[in-house]
Amino acid sequence: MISEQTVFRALADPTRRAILLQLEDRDMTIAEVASHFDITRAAVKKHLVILGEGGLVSVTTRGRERINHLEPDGLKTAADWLNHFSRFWDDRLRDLKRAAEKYEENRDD
Amino acid sequence: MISEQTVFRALADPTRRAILLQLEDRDMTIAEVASHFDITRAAVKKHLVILGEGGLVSVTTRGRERINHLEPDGLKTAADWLNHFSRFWDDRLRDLKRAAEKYEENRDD
DNA sequence: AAATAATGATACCGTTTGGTATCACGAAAG
DNA sequence: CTTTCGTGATACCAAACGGTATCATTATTT
Repeated sequence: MISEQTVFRALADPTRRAILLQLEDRDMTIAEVASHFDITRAAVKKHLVILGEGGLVSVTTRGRERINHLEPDGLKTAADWLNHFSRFWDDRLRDLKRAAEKYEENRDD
Repeated sequence: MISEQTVFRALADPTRRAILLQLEDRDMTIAEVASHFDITRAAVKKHLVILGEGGLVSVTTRGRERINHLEPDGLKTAADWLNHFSRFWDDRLRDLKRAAEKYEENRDD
């Protein structure tokens, strides 16, 4: 199951977040992903497993290759949790907008 | 400094995310926060330090008490990173909307 | 001034984490 | 069929993590 926890856990590591950005451009085999980092293929594999547990990456087999795809659903899970707080910065934006309008009304040009 | 890493690191623990939800309702002392969890005050303090490093919580001193406040700026940092992918689910939403409109156009009522 | 209440600081402990090295396995190419 | 290429799996290691226990510090209360 894809819990909120597995998603945030997956996002906690900088290498894993970088992998997600890589997979945004195109699907990649494990070796391809690993070529962008200075760690072993085995380490990358582990990261991909954790990303998979978070529902952030899916895998399809093609011959002896394993193609990794970005899976945005999990990302949405985390985004939803964070956007639960969005009223804070949205409010500030709205206040700023209102202040700017007030300024436009009252300035003497 | 508040790096992307310190934010995601702070969000990776379920207790810390729960603390953020608590502080959304009202500001709290450390003891108050701790009263909602089954761990020691010292453990809660550690979590609050990590949340502080992520810029998610700020502290003001009032006498011998330390009031902890939710600080949404750090949350926005994480939200921004995630919303960088939002075109994926936004696209899907837009496609769904378009499909619904097409259905409205062509159905014979 | 003494007692108490809220917090800070440190040392310590078991588990998890991110990493490597190594070997086993299935698919494809010669 | 043998080789080799991409991968899976396991054991192992140092460091980080989440937690407790304990003691020091500071502010209030009586």
